[in-house]
Amino acid sequence: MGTEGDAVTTESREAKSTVRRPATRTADEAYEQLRQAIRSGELMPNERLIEVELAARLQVSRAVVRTVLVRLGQDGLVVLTPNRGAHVRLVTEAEAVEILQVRAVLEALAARQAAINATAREIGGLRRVLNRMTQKLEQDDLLGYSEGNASLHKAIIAAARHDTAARLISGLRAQLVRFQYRTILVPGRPAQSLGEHTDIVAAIAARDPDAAEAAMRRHLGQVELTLSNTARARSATVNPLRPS
Amino acid sequence: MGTEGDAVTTESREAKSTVRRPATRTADEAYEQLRQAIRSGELMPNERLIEVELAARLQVSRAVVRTVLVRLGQDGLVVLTPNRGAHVRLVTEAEAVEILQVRAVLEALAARQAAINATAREIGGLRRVLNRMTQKLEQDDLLGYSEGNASLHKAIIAAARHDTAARLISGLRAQLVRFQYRTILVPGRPAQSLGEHTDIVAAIAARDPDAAEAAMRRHLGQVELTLSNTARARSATVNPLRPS
DNA sequence: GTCAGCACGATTGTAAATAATCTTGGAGAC
DNA sequence: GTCTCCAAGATTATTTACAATCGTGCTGAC
Repeated sequence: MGTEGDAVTTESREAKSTVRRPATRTADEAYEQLRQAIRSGELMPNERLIEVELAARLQVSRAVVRTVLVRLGQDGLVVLTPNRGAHVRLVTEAEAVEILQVRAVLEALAARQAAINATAREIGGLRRVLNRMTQKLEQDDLLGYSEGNASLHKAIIAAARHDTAARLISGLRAQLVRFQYRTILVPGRPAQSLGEHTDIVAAIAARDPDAAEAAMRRHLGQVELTLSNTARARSATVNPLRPS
Repeated sequence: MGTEGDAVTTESREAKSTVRRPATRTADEAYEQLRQAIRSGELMPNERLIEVELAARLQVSRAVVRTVLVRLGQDGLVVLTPNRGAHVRLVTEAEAVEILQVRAVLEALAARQAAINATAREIGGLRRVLNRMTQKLEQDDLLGYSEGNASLHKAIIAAARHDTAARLISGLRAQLVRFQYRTILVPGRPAQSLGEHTDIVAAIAARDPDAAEAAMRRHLGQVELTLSNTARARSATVNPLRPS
């Protein structure tokens, strides 16, 4: 599964000295590393993040850990409670729906821009990813399909050339880890999903911004709907105090 | 001009002890204060932010200043360059257009949600603000109109009950200080703007989500267009190496 | 047996000191 | 005169130590 996170903030001043960057490098690395750990689910929601432990784990000083936590707090991945430290933020299902709604309009914007700005080469790339997804689905490889899904969205955003949207989307995606594989497991959903993606790519390839935007909205609207439904189903089976 | 910023991050743990909160309070206050200083234009773009100066100005320790800068860096208001400190971020006109595009789709989402979720009381409030804007415009009070404009957008977002969108919009708005009053100065623009706002409020009052979303998009689309035009006009008069 | 109060360990928050880095200005070579 | 090199000042980065706070488990009164 591709990385997908962005460092962005500290205005990556890399590339120059090919060999050493003792301090700054590690700070950004630590940020990426921790962010990734949260995204991958390695650090569970509500898990307490103790500064000295993280310092040991990431091989950096406590001060660095502190600024990393502040950054992650600022983009909503952890919550910092005064005098009581940092916890991995648990996003509720209601919040997940909100986030998906925002992602929907942002990625729709990205799709629109992609239809305008994508190079022929990039469109070829989109088609290739789509083909791969089709194959994976035929092989009932849901995990592979899911990875293709992520790649496709990523490629569309890259083709859009819209840094602002890209940055925000990346931030939102990170918060949805917990729900990552939920919709794809709904019977019939993968086939439907593939169709939606096909529409999106077709619209971009046809250089039709309106259609691309609409297709992307339709797609993420379906995801939202599916998610709400599974959420409802869950609460219906879990909430009622289990009969003795 | 109303505040409009959100603290959000440190999970405001206020309300309890009515009198003192020596530490944490000041940290968040400092963040808000500096943020406000940037938003208000008091701190100019590209201005260098020296830690000890800010520490003196905000009456906090240098360590606090540091975390405040990290937070502001994370939400794109300042850029932090390793070993060279923090500067107020200058957003170019191209970036401003990007930001406006994103704001457009997000506020359109907010308008949609407002059409669904607004209380009767809130709709009354929207109407009242709109009336005030009309009056200000009749009096050629552009500044007053501009304030009303901000209030209206804020009220719509509040009525939408969509924390995720609200948070992101607030972050984006903060970056557009430099362009705040540019469009409203274009001849004929204020009257046009008022009409657009009227449409938005009407759609929300009619509880028509699609219309509300469309109206808001139309509105911010116009703002974007106007901004691009003034940008082009400017570069046409400024760029060409001035004739000797 | 339960609960208030308290002391201890663990953790976070703040401050100060030191190290590293950048910027600036000038001295000297050519 | 201009350029390179170097040193001093300014600023940021990191470490360290210390203070404040929270959570927990124990003691003892009722």
